[in-house]
Amino acid sequence: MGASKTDHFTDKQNEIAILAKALGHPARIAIIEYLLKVDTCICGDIVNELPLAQPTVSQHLKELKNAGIIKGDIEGNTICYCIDENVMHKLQNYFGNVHTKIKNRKKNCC
Amino acid sequence: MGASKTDHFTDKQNEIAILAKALGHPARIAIIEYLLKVDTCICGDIVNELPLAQPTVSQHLKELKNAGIIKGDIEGNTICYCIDENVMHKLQNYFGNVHTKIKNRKKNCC
DNA sequence: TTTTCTTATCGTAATATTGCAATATTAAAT
DNA sequence: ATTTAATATTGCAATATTACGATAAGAAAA
Repeated sequence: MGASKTDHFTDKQNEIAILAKALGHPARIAIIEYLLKVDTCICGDIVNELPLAQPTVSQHLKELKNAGIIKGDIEGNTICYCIDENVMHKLQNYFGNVHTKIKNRKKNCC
Repeated sequence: MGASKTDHFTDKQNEIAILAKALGHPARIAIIEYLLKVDTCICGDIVNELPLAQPTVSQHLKELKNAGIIKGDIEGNTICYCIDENVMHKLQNYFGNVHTKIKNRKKNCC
């Protein structure tokens, strides 16, 4: 097939999976890290920072936006992108929760 | 193409992307959550817990294992799978770091 | 040893992703 | 109005992913 059976899983599971999937590419991680580095939202020079052609970068930005990881507003002939704080908090919490539960696991075998 | 240009990004970026990608499917999130729920490593009944055929589940387990998210040991005719604590800690730290940096962002615009 | 039970692998079809050239769009600058 | 400068979209080729039926492999039980 190639398509996920999203309707068989919980909303929360799908939500985390969508976020993780969007971050599942080094170019998109690099975009996030660049946004952190410049410490602002204005980022018209993101294409020059990545070893990818402009349409490819644009596509990655679109995927990050679709997943809700970055927000973008039109501002003249440049776009203002920035990371959604809530999403990152959500991911931190989720994996923190998983980590804590594993640490407190009763029966270990591996 | 279809293949990522992994060699153009840093090891750290690729590492996080590989982990995120492996978690980028609701079935694999469901597997992680099931492993947490049973609070142990032995998990021979994972197929019955998921709305997917046995070969599909096996394939998802393999991907989680390849990414280093779960570890598995053969134990008779069943497999003993469990979540790697370090990986979850790594993800928590990574997203926690991103979140903190965004919170302390000087110039906000979105 | 044959059956049974469980997980892995193979093969394959349907769909998704990745990447980029070409082109479109949009708004500021001239 | 035309040029310029930036991002978005389209179209397409190469590859990856997802899912599952069929089958294999392995060990325990009969």
